[in-house]
Amino acid sequence: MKRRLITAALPYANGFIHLGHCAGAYIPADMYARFLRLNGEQTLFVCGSDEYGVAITISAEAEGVTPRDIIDKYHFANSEAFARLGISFDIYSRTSEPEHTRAAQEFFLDWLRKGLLVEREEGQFYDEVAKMFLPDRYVEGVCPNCGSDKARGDQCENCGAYYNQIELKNPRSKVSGQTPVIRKTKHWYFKLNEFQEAIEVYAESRAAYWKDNVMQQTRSWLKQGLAERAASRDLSWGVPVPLPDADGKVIYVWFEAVLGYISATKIWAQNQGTPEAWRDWWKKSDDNIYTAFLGKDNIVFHTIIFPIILMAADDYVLPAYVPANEFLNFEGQKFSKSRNWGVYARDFLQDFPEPAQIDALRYTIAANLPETRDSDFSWKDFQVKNNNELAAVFGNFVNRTAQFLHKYFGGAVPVLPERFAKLPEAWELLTDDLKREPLGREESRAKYESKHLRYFNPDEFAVLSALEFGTRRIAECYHSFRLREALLETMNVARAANKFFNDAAPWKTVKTDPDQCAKTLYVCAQLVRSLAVMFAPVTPNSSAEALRMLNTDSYTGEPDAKAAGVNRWNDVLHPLLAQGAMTAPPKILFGKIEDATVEKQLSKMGTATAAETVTEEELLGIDDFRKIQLRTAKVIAAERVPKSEKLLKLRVEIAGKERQILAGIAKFYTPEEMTGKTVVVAANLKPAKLMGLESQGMLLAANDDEGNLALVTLEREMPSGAEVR
RNA sequence: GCCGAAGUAGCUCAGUCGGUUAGAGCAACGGAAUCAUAAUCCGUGUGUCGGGGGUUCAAAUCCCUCCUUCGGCACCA
Repeated sequence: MKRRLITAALPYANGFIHLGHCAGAYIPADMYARFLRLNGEQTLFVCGSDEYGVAITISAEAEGVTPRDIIDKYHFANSEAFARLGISFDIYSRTSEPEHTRAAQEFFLDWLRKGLLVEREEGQFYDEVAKMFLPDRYVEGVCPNCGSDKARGDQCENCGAYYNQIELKNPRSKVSGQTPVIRKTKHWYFKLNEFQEAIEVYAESRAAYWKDNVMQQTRSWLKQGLAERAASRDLSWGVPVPLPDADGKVIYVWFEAVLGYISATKIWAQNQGTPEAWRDWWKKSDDNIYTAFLGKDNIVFHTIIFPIILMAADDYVLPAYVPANEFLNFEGQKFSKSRNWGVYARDFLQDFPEPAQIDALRYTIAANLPETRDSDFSWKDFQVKNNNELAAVFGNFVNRTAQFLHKYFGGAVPVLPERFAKLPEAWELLTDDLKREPLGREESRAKYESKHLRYFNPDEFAVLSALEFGTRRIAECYHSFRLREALLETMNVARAANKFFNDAAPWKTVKTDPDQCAKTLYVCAQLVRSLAVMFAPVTPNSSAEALRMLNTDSYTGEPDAKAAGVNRWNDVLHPLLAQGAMTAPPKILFGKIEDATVEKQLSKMGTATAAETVTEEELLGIDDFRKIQLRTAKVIAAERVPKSEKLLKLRVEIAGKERQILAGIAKFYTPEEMTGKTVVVAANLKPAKLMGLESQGMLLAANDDEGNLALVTLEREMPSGAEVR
């Protein structure tokens, strides 16, 4: 039996996950995992937090806490969010686990033994006070290129030049403020280049299965050629390099984080009481199929770097499928942390805690998966999808069937009357016949129609063939990672079920032909069960609810060893509910989402309170404030700066003296309307160069979140050069 | 301004290795029905496939050009 290993990109434990992450990797991976488990396939779905790296130490310092505090905060928050979203990991681990350290170190030593690492010494800035080597973002100094004193690390903010850290003039450590010294430091470089050809062969062998965007990014990297890459860093926060002379050195995240998939699997195996079982999943075998879900920012790590690591280690499985998604936008705009544009999972869960609401989110995201290009999440769409699709089509069919059963059949699955007693057998025969027909050719149904009309009327025949063809089509979509289409096809089966209910009109036959009515509802009850299972990968909570209403097996694809081998997906085709079985009183599966709810969420978008980011220690004393000379200035001439979108070059007069100021206001003010205006400028700033022109001051204007801008002007006329305070 | 992506029905999107009357869901409109959360089912699209030009027997699909939008960069002292 095949073993299907699934990983979803490890989220970085330096922030909360948002719906973009969910759409990129976790929801599609979860749908796929649940689908496979419903099929009875052996499936292992692995993920965890990525918890090392410079960014985390920077956050820790900024907040005055330890890195451990940071990763605990985000690991537990994200882990809980995933659980509540119903992401059915077999294990959600973390890279700070000792087992991960062991695993990563083993790999490192193995590379060393195999001669894949080269040791090399180079100079780097060292802070003698803080006693640490300085990563690029911890040093600043004078740019060797343009002389700006705001240059940092390996790049100048002013002129954009890239250079080696040690070329920086007058370097200053951002940790201690002291001047760092240059010290030799040793690192291990991984010879990625030795795998150039092997990766090319591997990638091309997968060309038929990987999406265009995945292949193209991979090829473009390979085209540039793989080079040696440092596999270690001078850092305190990471997996230590396991060598005697390697104090203060950690394995670089490129070569460490992805191993989290493997260490997580090892921990899972230990928890199962079968510590060696991880090999069943990771060792190369014809039965092992590995699929890696991720966002487009992560492609080459999973098609080049990780495969190299796996190849280097011998007999590991390589990713067979890499379904990479594009990005999810929010209300038409890109996610932005600083602008608070986007929806965090935890915020959603706080406002929409109901299981059915979580299902509605999963459904909305699944229906809009950025499979081929960036797509959009909007609250209005969330409402529309919930109200007009989930509630109106799927929910409604479940409800009308349940209501009918309770109104006319005492809440039981109808017992088939004498004349339809053979229905279950006829159902099996019909399903068998339809199975032989290729998909996509509706006319092929016709040849069986007359044969089965002895047992089924045309409406019944139609709905059962919609079920059979739909189930196959959906399975095919899942297997080829067209999840959005899978969902659409699933909803189409629910539509066919509603159509059947309408066409069969049991509310009429209940009076005119009770036998026929019983038969109709018998079919409907079976369809409710089928639909609940078919929707389970997307709406597990509501599916379980519907199955519980039918007092039947409510499994919806969670990890469960006992589930392997039981093909519930296939069972969707069979009438498994027993005649006369009692059902629970109907419950509404999906409530409506009101306009007011949508408006409330919309109004929350983008309302980052700037005040929040001003912390105590940033408060200025009055003396500091006085250092800035604000003066009124009269604009005597203005013109656009050529080739610049935003800059206006202004000639201003301050108390009789002229100077030139560049201002980024061209999108909002024309040179003509600027001329003659009295504005407020910061008059004692160091001159700066913008687009090659000198700016001797800064003009004051108000900015809003959207980037709109309004000049600060005077309420009454004042001479130029007047002090503003 | 540079780089990248994209512009297909009112909306969200599919189709784009050239080939019959360009598709789906939602919305809208008309009808049927009333078991059901006014939920369902049926029917209805003269869409310049962003504009223009070219290649071709044939272009939404290839080439050129222009326009617009969205990212990234530059820039916003």
